[in-house]
Amino acid sequence: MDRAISVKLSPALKASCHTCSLSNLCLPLAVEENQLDQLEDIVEQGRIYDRGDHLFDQDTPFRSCLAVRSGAVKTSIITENGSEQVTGFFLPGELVGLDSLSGERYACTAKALERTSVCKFPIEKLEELTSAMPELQHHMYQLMSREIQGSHQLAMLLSKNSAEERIAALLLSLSSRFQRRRMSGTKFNLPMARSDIANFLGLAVETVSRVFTRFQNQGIIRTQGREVELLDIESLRGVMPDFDRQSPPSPR
Amino acid sequence: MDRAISVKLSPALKASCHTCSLSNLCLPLAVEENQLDQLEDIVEQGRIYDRGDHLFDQDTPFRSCLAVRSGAVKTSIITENGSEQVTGFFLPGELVGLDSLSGERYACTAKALERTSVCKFPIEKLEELTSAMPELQHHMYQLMSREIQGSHQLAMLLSKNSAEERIAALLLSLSSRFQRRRMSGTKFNLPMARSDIANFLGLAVETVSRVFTRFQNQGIIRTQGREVELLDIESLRGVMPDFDRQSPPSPR
DNA sequence: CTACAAGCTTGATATGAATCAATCTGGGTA
DNA sequence: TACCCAGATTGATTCATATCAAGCTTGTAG
Repeated sequence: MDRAISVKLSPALKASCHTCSLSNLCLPLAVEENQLDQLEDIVEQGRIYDRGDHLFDQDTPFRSCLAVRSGAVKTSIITENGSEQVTGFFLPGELVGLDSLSGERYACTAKALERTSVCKFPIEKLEELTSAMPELQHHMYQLMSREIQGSHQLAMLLSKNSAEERIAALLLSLSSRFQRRRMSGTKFNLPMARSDIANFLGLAVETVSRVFTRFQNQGIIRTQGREVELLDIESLRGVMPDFDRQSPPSPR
Repeated sequence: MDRAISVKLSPALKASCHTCSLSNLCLPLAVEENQLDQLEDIVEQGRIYDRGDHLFDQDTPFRSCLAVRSGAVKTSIITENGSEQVTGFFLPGELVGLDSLSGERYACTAKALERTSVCKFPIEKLEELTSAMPELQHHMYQLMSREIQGSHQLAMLLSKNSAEERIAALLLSLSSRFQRRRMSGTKFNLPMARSDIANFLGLAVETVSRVFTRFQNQGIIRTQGREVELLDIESLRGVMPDFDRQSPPSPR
């Protein structure tokens, strides 16, 4: 799959965590400068995926966790009868595949929502490295634990909150995650379709659409297709009084 | 908190993983016989909790993960405005607190549903040990990953399935978990109140009650208070066509 | 430039489960 | 023993959101 055409090309395939702009969000976060080489040694530069491409498929052999470098990814589970549940959206610096560490096969399918590049961390090598680097192990525990918390928040959202509250929570989560990535937290493009939002939040597409227009009429947001502007973040927080500012509904 | 009355008593406080009947479900599962001593060295025997006692409270300093020895535990998150979301039920051999590894404080409250005893794994020591024992580290990753998957299954259940389907899924999950513990998978006592079930599954208590009686009228189950007998497991699976036999909605 | 399809919005109606309101039951206790 | 109270059940009504059914927009391939 990777174009390992010649030995000469292979250095280009290696990612440089040293120079990566995401090093304060991604795994390097937990690694000392002088140990960063060890992390670089195990990272594989993944290919570029176009919108709609699958990064990996549910039930195929589990090889690597992926860190999003650029673009955006959605993960979803598909059941026997074909119904889909979107389980998360991932932005640059976030690690995809933590739910698959328990088996031989991927527990979900990961799909690029836009043109996306990734870094791959082969699981055996990653486990070896975390054994050797307690800090990194600790960080992995943290990431996984946060993903559990995120799922619990999502479950809470799904079982206790109205359509408006769920959508407000999602917008706020995206907002803070974009902001942490030094992008605007008030004006951004939704990487996902309305139907993905609906599926993720357990709503019908029509409901999502209606809530968006309702928010727009109330002057809380402005939307134009996938472009969103949060005009009144406080009102948005007001819609969703329970929203824990620290824990977005999907993993960071 | 622990009654460390005299030096003489302290050996009694130490758990013996060697002789524990849950060793094939709990952490010892991942540890070689000859290394079990190292695990025993870090385990603390917890006290006995009565029904309703808190094993730990949300936002208090995070010290240990707890393995249920006997009894049953429910975990829940409580938001500022006081609303509760039950996030899981834990049976003997299951590890409570994995969602709290990411912070200084417990992310949820754990409450004994009946008379319960536990083993405590202090987190610093556990991390040290998993660094030293790749097998154990691997197992921790597995457990956490499964908990993520479980949460995703729960989210799916909440967003896609009807009240009947959710309850069927819970009963089937409990059934298979009891069975793995060598108890009857067809006749057991629900450790939790109807209101806990309702909260966990995002339903009103009344709805839970109604579904139970409907199932009973259909001859699928028989209930008497908290006692449940699954009379027709196949029908129960039929109610819930999507139910993944391998992954119960709450962590194992 | 046009046309088509996919995605999005809007409106009308149906419905599953919440809510409100009693009543019942059983286990613990005075 | 009888009482009490929390938990559980049952019934009547309401409501938020799904579903069904058109239109509308937009990006893109020809």
